[in-house]
Amino acid sequence: MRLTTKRRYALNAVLDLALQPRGCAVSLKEISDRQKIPLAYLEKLFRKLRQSEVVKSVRGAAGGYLLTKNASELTVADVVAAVEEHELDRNHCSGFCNCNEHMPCLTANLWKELNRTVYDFLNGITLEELIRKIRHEKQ
Amino acid sequence: MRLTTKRRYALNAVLDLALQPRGCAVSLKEISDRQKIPLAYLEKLFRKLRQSEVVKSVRGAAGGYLLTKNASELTVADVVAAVEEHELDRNHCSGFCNCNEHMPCLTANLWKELNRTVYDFLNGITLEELIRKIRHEKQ
DNA sequence: ATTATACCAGACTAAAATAGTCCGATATGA
DNA sequence: TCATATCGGACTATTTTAGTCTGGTATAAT
Repeated sequence: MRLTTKRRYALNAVLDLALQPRGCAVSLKEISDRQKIPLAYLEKLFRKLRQSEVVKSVRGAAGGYLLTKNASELTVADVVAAVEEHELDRNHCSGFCNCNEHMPCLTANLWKELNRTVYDFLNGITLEELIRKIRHEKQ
Repeated sequence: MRLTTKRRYALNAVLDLALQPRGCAVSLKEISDRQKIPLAYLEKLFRKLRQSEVVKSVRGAAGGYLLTKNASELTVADVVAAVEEHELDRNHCSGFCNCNEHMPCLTANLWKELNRTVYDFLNGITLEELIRKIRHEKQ
């Protein structure tokens, strides 16, 4: 799984949000400035993050975004999956896996396991852990 | 990591090769027919597989390809890495990771660990194991 | 020798995924 | 009522992936 700018943006933006004092909504303008992410693109990403209930929004002036849960209850997998265009696991074999009498369909199964491994890895890391790292490194 | 057709083709083709009796070279034409992979594309893939010393070639009529090692000494990671256009781990942070005073560069580090995990997974599976699965499923 | 078969190399094109923009809404605090 | 935000979707640009095309070289068989 590549670290695309989309994933990096999403993670950095959500972490930026998580780093701000809880309770008050953070505007995308702020995040855009701090993280150097194009505002329009950030809006697109946060639409998905909201639909996946990683964040919730406050509309209107002084509006912005808030995490829906504690940083300890959100994982990297939540954030990454939210901004994914296609579902994370689209390696299903539906006639396209070249299975035939000489070669049963096993690459698809292999990748299913691989994706499980990747998911477990990303789901094992909470935003809180990352925040701790950030605070630690800043000293 | 997505299961692209390139990776699936490469794996299926090498497995097809590994399934043929050892010693005699297997032509891409045969593999192309059995696995339903465009011959020209297969040639392109096998060029890389040869450069990475996963296979070796025998030129001329009655020529073809052979595995360089035993199926037990080759892993899925070897095959996948061979056909990769860019190196598997290109998630390095060279000014593009948005690190700043509010956000040290940790997504890149995170992905480095993730890639390690992915590599370990793929490197833990030998072609021999896959072949065993194939033979087992055919019964 | 000649021919058919196969590998070999690189440039080229096509399609798909990613990255990002643009425009015009709607909501709301000041 | 205005400035500041979120919203939604269509649009474009760029990059990656997928695959083709052309022409070459090696070699076993005829």
